[in-house]
Amino acid sequence: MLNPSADPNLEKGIVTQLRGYLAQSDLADDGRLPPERELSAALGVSRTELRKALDVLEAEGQLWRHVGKGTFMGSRPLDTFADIAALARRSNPAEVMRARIVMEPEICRAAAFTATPEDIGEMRLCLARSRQADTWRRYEAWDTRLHRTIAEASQNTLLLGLFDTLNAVRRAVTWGRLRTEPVKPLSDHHSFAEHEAIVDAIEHRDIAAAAAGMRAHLQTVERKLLDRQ
Amino acid sequence: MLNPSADPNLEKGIVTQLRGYLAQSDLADDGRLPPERELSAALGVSRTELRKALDVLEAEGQLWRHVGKGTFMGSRPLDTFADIAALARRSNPAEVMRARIVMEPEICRAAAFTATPEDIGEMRLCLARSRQADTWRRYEAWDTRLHRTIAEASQNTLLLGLFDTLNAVRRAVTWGRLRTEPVKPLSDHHSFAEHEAIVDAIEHRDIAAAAAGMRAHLQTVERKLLDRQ
DNA sequence: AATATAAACCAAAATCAAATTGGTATCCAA
DNA sequence: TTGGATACCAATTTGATTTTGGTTTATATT
Repeated sequence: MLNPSADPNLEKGIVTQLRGYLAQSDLADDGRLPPERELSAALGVSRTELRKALDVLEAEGQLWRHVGKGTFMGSRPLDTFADIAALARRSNPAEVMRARIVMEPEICRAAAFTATPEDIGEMRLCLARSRQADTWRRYEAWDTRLHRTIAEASQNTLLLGLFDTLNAVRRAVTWGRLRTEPVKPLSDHHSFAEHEAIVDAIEHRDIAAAAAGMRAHLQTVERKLLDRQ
Repeated sequence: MLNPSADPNLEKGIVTQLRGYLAQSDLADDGRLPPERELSAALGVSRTELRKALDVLEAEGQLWRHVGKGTFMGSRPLDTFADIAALARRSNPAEVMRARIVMEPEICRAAAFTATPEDIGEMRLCLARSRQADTWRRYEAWDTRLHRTIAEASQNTLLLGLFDTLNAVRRAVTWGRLRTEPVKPLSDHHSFAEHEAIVDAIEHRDIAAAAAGMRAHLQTVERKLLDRQ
């Protein structure tokens, strides 16, 4: 065995060797490279030395590692969770309403395409229950469920996820507002007719009317919100 | 055994029996009740009959069920899909494009209202840089930044948060796709003209054109995506 | 004929043990 | 002192197994 200590740049040599390997080997789609134990054997170096070289490349930001997962080329993916509390802290009811008016009519438009008879049946159930509700709390529960059923009916899990996020923020932002409302349920609440028009439009596959109905409904809600303050 | 058929309301009787059981038995914190097989044995009825009773209570919205999970009292929880990784796992590129087409044109419409001259300046910078990009990777970075600048210009932190969530899912879902594309940057890429039309519309406060431009742009992207596969 | 029951099967989801993997400590040799 | 081999750790993935609501089928029962 040649004397390795004769080369003061041995470590740098391994880094270079590793760079070469990474350049020519075609990695998996996710940019994952072989586990350290395999890679060290393949490169003919000890795992300790390989790790030193990996440390260099990681410091350069060319790869990232995680226990149990592996070592990957590229930059570490974003912290994967939208912090609802943080969002709610920076937002406010006006933004929530604007966001709803942006998203929900379009989601409703999609739902008019894709809703199944079962979806529509559940919407009708929500309509009926919300009419029977004897407290604001129950009414709001059925109202929320109706809107979510429409989002579900879009059959787009991503849109549904975004809708849920928006909803979670809405609840966090609105929490503790306007508890002083009259405890009375309602009889001719504007939402009843509006909700029904929306579900009717979805049932008749009237795409434009579904979107327009939801937009009109949310704009009414927004106006009422502003009026009462 | 007494003659059960003497009671024409047997089914209703089981519902009542079930209500009684649920009222007195203290369920777990999560409101979960025993599996159907156990519960039917405990109540001394067949699983079929128990399920009929459960159907009634579910239709009333008093409980919800899910295969593999169980049956729970109360209303179905919103699966707060804030987890981007989970979202990406259930979604796919088609959904991502549909979600973008739902959200971004409306965000763009809002931005045309609220964008500041600084915002527009940054958009123009992104346009120029994306034209200069000499790799796909760099181009995509500037493209992404342009779209995000538009979202920022909406001056709605909640919409921006939702946009970021959508974007994170997009990257997670799209990761590792089409690495095999020609390494060439681009010369007359369709996006250049489309991007410029959008920024022009925003600058001229042409709300409708801004939304329409973004929608047309994303529809082109979607079509190209489908073409190449 | 109509209905209830039991059993079997299915797919979604949870559960649990085993294997992987990056990170770290220890011991030994040069 | 340095590097290499080994063992061990905790986070994570993987895969088989179990559990669960949903569905079908065959068999009584009335």
